[in-house]
Amino acid sequence: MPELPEVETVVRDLRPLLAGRNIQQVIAGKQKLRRPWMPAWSQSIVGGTIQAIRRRGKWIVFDLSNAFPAPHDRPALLLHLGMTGQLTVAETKTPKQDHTHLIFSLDNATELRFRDVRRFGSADWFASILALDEYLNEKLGPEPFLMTANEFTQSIRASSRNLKALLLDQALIAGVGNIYADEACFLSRLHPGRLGKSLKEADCRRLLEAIVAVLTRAIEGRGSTIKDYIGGSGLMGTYQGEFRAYGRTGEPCLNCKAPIEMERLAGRSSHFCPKCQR
DNA sequence: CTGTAATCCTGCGAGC
DNA sequence: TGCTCGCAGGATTACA
Repeated sequence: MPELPEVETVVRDLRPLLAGRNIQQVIAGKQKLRRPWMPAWSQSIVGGTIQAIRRRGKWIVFDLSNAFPAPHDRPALLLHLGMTGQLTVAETKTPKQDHTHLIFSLDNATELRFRDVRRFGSADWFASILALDEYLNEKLGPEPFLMTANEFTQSIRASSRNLKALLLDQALIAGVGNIYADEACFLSRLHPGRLGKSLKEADCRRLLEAIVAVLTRAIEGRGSTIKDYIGGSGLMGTYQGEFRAYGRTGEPCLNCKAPIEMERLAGRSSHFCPKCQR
C-alpha cells in the first residue's frame, strides 16, 4: 500500500502527536507481523520517550530516548507498513479495530496503534540508531529528492532490466512503488518495459524529474487511498483522483485519448499509454 | 546478471 | 445466494 508519499504523510501526521511522548506499555496481539518480533524488546522501550519520527524510503524510524546513557547512540524502532499497514494515534478509550496487532500506550491517555490486515508490515527494535542507519543505507538507494541526475542516470543506463523493475528496486532509488513508478513513466513518456540501457541521458533526467514531480504532488495530496491507506491522523489520501496511468486500464489517455494498457512487468501490473510512452 | 514465481496474509469483486 | 479465482500501495527468497 504505502509508498513514499503515504509514509511521509504518516510520519508528518505522527510527529506532533508522538514527539516527546513517554511510552508506558507495549501490547502485542497474538498474531505476528511479517517479521517475527519478540516481545522481549517491548520491555526495553517502556519508560522511554519518542524523540523523533522520521522516514527513510518506505521505512519509518522512531528515535527513542536512551535508557542507558551513552552520549552518541540511542535505541530506535523500525517500522514498515507493508501493503495494508496503518499507524494512528487514538484515545485509549476508543474501541480497537480488528487487525490491530501492536499498541504503544502513551502518557497522555492516547496510544499508537499498528493495524495491518494482511500482516506484511513489520516492527523491529534496534539497540543502536547508528547500526540501524547503517543497515538502512546499505539496503536502500538514495532518497528521490536528494538523488542527483548523474547518479540516477548512471544506475539506469548500466542496467539491462526494464524501467519498471529499476524503479521498484529500493536499492536503486528508495520509496517508489507500483503506483508512482507507473505515474512517473507516464509523465516522462517512457514505456515501463524499456530497458535501462536503452535510455538517453536526457530520458533519465526527465524520468527523475517526473519521479520528483509525482512524489511532490502526491505528498501535497496526502498520498493515495485505493482501499486501506489512511494517514497518521486517520485521513484518507486524495492523490488517487489524479492518477494518469495507474488503474486506468481501458480508459482514454489524458494526452492522446488512446486506451491505457496494462501489462505485467517485474511481476506487477503496469499501466501505460501505448502511444505516448515509448 | 536477468527474469519469473512463490511466499508471507486477508478481503473483495468478478464470474459462474 | 454461494462458490472459486485472481488480484491488491511490498519485500525477500529460490530457481531457471
